[in-house]
Amino acid sequence: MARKPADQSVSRDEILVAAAEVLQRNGYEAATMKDIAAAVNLTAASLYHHFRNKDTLMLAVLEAGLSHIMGRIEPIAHDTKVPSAIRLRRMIAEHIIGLTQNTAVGAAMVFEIRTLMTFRLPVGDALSIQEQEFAARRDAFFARRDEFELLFRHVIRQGIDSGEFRPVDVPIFTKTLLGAHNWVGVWYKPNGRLDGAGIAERTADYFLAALRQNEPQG
Amino acid sequence: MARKPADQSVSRDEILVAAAEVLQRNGYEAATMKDIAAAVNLTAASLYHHFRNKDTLMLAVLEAGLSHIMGRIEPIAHDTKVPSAIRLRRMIAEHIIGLTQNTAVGAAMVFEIRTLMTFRLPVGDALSIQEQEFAARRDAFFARRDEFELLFRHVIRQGIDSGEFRPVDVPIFTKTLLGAHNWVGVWYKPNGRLDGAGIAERTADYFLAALRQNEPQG
DNA sequence: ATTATAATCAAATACGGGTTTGATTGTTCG
DNA sequence: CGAACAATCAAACCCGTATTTGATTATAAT
Repeated sequence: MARKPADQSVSRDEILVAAAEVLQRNGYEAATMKDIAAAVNLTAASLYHHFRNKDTLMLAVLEAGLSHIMGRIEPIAHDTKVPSAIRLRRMIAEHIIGLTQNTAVGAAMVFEIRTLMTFRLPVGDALSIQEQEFAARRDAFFARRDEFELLFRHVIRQGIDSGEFRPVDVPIFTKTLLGAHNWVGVWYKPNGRLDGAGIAERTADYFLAALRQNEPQG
Repeated sequence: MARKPADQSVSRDEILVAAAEVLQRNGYEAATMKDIAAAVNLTAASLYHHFRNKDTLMLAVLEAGLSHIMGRIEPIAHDTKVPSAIRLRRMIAEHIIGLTQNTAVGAAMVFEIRTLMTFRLPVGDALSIQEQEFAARRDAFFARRDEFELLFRHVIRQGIDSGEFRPVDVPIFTKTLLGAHNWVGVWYKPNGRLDGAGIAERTADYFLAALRQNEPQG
């Protein structure tokens, strides 16, 4: 039925990896299908065999990136036998190290999100089937992104309830935390003073300090 | 020599404001000169009377935004009679409130920065005069942006030196702080549960808690 | 008034890039 | 083998958009 990937043929995943890199370098609009295709030794036309269009391709990049990081953080978040402080520290480390290891996806998650957010679906006219599918996938992506945020919220909430953490405004604290993380994906450069682990360690230190109960002073 | 702005004529500043809004809605590449022009009841061609080209226009938007926020934060940072903790709290508030008051510029400062960063100046060929000017302005913008970050670094450094704050990795702490701020410009929506002041208050609370000296416990 | 220039627009230009089409080649399965 | 389909490309299509050009009008300075 289907042919097995031969020497010359390029897998969907390879395209996604290459596309993420091109997106990081250029941004969505500036990244041409030709650029992305060239990164895997294809022509632009060939990409349309794998993806319906450019939008779908970018969405697939974001989906893959989110799935990957979710897969790594979800187990940590759900390991409720571990104290919240330790879980949170591990989640922070995993997230930041993940972002620094794959800066392409890290930057895409920050910058290209807006391309999705501001997506101009034709208003007034009825949506074509393709457009409906795309809108649904986009919505699903954002839902999954909310779930990701909830992982952090829950751990913080649990820490507060258990008395490990002082009470904070959980939504705001979480957005503060994730904003700091995302920004790492923007400024991080390999060969800097610190590697991902070093940045993660310090970041976790600061946020856990912010959550620490105020011991009676004296 | 020059005519006074008449009823019909549009000022450079009005264009910048409108452009910021269009940029926020659509992003740099998706925002057309026609869109921006329409926002001030002009044609695309007329914009070229005010700005050399699209790149220059966007850079001017960012410059104006950065100048505005710098102007508000610099005096606070330099008021060294005030304790570092209070100064930092005020700077955080000013920054976040500023971002929430002008979400257009706030989002542009996050998203369009990359457009500048990844700017493809023709390599190999000699740069034209225009390109040289643009490159210089872009560099100046980033330098000014570094200065902005330094305002925060210095206050934190001073707080550590004076013993108000515990020792932290100042560059990382600052990037963490500013990342959280920038992210506010992305997720903030008017009519949410909290206004800018509420978000600012909580954010400052968390970061100052992270800087608090650990009192001997017990 | 006359001149210079600020501010504007309509129309033309130039060109890049997303997408489609149609053909070709190989592979797998029955 | 032969049918079906996966994977690819060259070439064409189409359209949008940044930018230029040339003309027009209003204002300010002399």
